[in-house]
Amino acid sequence: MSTITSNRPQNGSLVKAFALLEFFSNQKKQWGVRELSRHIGANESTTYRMMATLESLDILYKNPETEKYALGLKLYELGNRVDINASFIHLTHPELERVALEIEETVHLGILRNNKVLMVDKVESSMGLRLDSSVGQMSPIHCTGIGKVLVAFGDNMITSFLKSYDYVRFTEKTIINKADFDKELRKIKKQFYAIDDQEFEQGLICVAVPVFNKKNDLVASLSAAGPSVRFKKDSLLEYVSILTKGANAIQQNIGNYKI
Amino acid sequence: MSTITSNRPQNGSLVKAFALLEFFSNQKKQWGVRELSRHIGANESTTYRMMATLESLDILYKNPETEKYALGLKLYELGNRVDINASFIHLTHPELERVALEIEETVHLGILRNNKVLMVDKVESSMGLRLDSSVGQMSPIHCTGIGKVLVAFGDNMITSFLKSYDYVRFTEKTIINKADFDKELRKIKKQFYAIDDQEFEQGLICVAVPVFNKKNDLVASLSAAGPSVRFKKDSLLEYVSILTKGANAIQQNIGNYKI
DNA sequence: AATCACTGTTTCACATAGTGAAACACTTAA
DNA sequence: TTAAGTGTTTCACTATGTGAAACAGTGATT
Repeated sequence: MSTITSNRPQNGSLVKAFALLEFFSNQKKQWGVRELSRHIGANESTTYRMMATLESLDILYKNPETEKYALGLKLYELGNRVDINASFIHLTHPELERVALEIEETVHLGILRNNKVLMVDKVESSMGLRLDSSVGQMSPIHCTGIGKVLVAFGDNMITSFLKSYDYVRFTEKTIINKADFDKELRKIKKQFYAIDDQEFEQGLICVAVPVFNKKNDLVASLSAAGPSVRFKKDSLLEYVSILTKGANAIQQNIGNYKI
Repeated sequence: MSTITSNRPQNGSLVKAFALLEFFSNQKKQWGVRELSRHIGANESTTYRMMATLESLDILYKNPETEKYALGLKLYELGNRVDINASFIHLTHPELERVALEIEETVHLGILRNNKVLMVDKVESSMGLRLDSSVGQMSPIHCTGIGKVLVAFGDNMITSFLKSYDYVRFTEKTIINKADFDKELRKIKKQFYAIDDQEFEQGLICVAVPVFNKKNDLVASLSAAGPSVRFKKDSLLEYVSILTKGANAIQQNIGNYKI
């Protein structure tokens, strides 16, 4: 019933197959052939043939006991080989440029990966005194603006991942225990931005806001960072509003992607 | 040229499309339509239509500058929603059962996830004095048999992930610096198994061996763990040979999966 | 035992949907 | 200008996927 507004050639079977896979991805339960064909409003024998094919490719997994289907390992394998930066950055980069132009500080986009913050994109400040951080770098969670935002607005599970020995002291200001960190997270959730005031590196301040997709899943965090000599209390809130504007623009560009 | 030996109904376009995606996943470079169609020996206009469809679904990503294709974000999204345990464990579990029966200790299967060891399956020892660990639990890398095996036989990159503050001391025997750990890894690579002799928990010994897939990618580590009072020097080597036999059997079952 | 309400699977006549050689419209380099 | 490379579109053809219906099981309920 849904119409794709596009003049490009379309391979119908492929569209159907991926619609089926996406249906599976939005469901935690395992489905049988008939049951599923009714739910997605497709012919049962077509659905059966599609699923049989996908199963033989290990894209779908057929539970040997229940004979019901779930997403298969091959899909996991393929998904793991996607170079996220290749496809994600071009959706976000222009907005980073815009924000950097307005704030005149180095702007970062970071995500959570391997229990660390992974910087996926940045735009350097044009000013002389620059922060040298590079894309692909892993940073700790508990003492960076991006890290704190990602934990504050992410799944609750993530907090429990942080063990006591993860709270490494980097500077005098680093938060080094769960109680203080939880308090900080509550504050961040209220004010909708996080500040790292020299908690990771002396003389380095950073403001970060959450970036959501259109489904309101947290996907990344956008931050501006610079030397403490330039960051003043009153400009901070201005930065937050610019970053938030940028995060909203990114939200429009990335659609429903969940990184 | 490859023939699928199966009597189940097959949807040809689907098979072709996933062959194309798999081709992409084995290549780091980005491909153009014609270039690619030649490489996979398919008709160019068919390939074009397929890629156009996959791109509109965001399964493929078209680099706006070069107009070449790579795997897209939607595939990443789908891959992330696969419940690995559902499809992986049933391939490995029977072998764990077999090994546990022979060794009479708790047997674990673990993978690397979020810079920690994630236990994906276990079979409990039938003996009275048991080790209570559960599937889904995250354990540190540097002081567990499974962790050490996974790092020793995995990508070199992984070693560099471990920062100085990751070497947390758990017992007197825990290895707490990179130099000693690197030495340990070299030893493990030579002997093809790792021992954790009370490095994580006092009184707990564990032997682990690598599990490879048919392509010889490291996919997991198989271990037997028990109280130090039961683990003796001469039985250790016997355990190693039983575990290795088990790992080989798993290798046959899991085919080319790369977890 | 017999009916019912479900499954997954197979069949087969039919026409739709995917195919591929060739032409087209570009860009870049010689 | 020519040549060699792109990506894209066209269109006649038939192979390919379709779907209603039948088949073959299973497990409850009567």
